[in-house]
Amino acid sequence: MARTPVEERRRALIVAAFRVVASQGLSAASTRAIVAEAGMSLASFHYAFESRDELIDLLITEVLANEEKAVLPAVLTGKSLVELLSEGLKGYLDHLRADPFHEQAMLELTQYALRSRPPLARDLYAQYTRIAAASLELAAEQTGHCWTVPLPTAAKLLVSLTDGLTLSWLVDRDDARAEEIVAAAARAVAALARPTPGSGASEEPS
Amino acid sequence: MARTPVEERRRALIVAAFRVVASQGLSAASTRAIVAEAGMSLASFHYAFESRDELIDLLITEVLANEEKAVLPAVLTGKSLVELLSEGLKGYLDHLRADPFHEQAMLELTQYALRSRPPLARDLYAQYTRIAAASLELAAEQTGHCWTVPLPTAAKLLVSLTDGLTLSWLVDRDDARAEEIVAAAARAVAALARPTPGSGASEEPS
DNA sequence: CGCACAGTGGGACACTCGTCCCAGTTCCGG
DNA sequence: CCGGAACTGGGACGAGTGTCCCACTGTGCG
Repeated sequence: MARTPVEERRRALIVAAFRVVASQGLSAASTRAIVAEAGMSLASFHYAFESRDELIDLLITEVLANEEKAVLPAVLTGKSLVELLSEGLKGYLDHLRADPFHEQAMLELTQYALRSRPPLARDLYAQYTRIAAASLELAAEQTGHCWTVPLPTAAKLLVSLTDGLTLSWLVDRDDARAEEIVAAAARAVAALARPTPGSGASEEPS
Repeated sequence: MARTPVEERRRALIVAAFRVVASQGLSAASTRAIVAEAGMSLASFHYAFESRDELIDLLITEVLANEEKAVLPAVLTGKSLVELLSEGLKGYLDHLRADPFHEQAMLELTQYALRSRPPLARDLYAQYTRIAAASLELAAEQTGHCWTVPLPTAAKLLVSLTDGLTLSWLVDRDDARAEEIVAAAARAVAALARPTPGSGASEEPS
């Protein structure tokens, strides 16, 4: 019978829901499909949650909060800006390839939020932008560069780029092509920075 | 009673279906919602189509084919590469702002196709890439540049960028910010080209 | 003028959905 | 040991879904 406290059950249901969304899509994430994935009965669902909507909301916020760690690369010193950017994007690509359905589910949840919980979607993107900004600032600092566009702008550009890259890879799953795009993207973004004068950092080879 | 031939009815149902998807999302595009939007009865639906799935499939292919014209900018001579790219992206942004739900619907259909009709999604993106490649090639030619990465790579990068831009604008609908991103993106992409030696084109001001 | 047939309307089917209820079971404090 | 509360299982309800069927109406051809 497996008696478990409500809070634990809520968590189990949320992760089960995410698994269903990832493997079959949001529209297939019915209460019955979720409890089946979690191995419990329908009554437990409405004992733990008021409604399916509440679960979905929590699923989005939860997943949103856990996304933070994903992209930040292990920054190494002694690399050029292009290399740093390239490796950061490459890291994200690896993360995407390791669990494509995870990112696909994120996209699906974002789109759902876009329609029915716009503030949630905004929060999600604000968070992405914050991470991107931090990464960009760090990378520039490490290599003695400064950005020639406002940091938030560059950050949003980077977020857009990763989003687009995600969609692109999900569509044709061409790893080689994806790495070429990443390399090009890194060079393109790096072009928005210039060496800080007098910082002693090496210039970009032209 | 309004008797209309099947083919016309099919077309009417497809555009009605797209309107429903755009305004309420794919999951709300039930047979009943679609026929209501088209102002006909349920029986007419299954007289014109075998099933809802057939309609959705046709909706995707149809909409896919009509997307071609959207982005190609009215290329003007006597502009720099950055300006050309910037105006092209700006044109897309205007198109997006003019009818946000159209692009949101496209995204939703893409994601649906990604899950249940992968080849369709691939076709769609191949088409996007073709358009992007043509635009990039034209722009470089007009301004006496050549790309330092393979054209298909640059094209896919551009597609990724517009996709990401779309999502980004849909999420926070900040026009000013979007234009800044577009400007930055144009500069970044332009950095992937260099002036063709001996073509007499003006160099980029550094 | 009739008649076959393309096209139409409304109702019906089987199914899935979210939600709820209620009779049970297990646990914990007294 | 026992009573109440936390938790569970299964079945039920009404609404919405895709699909189908059948009686009906026009239209065009013989």
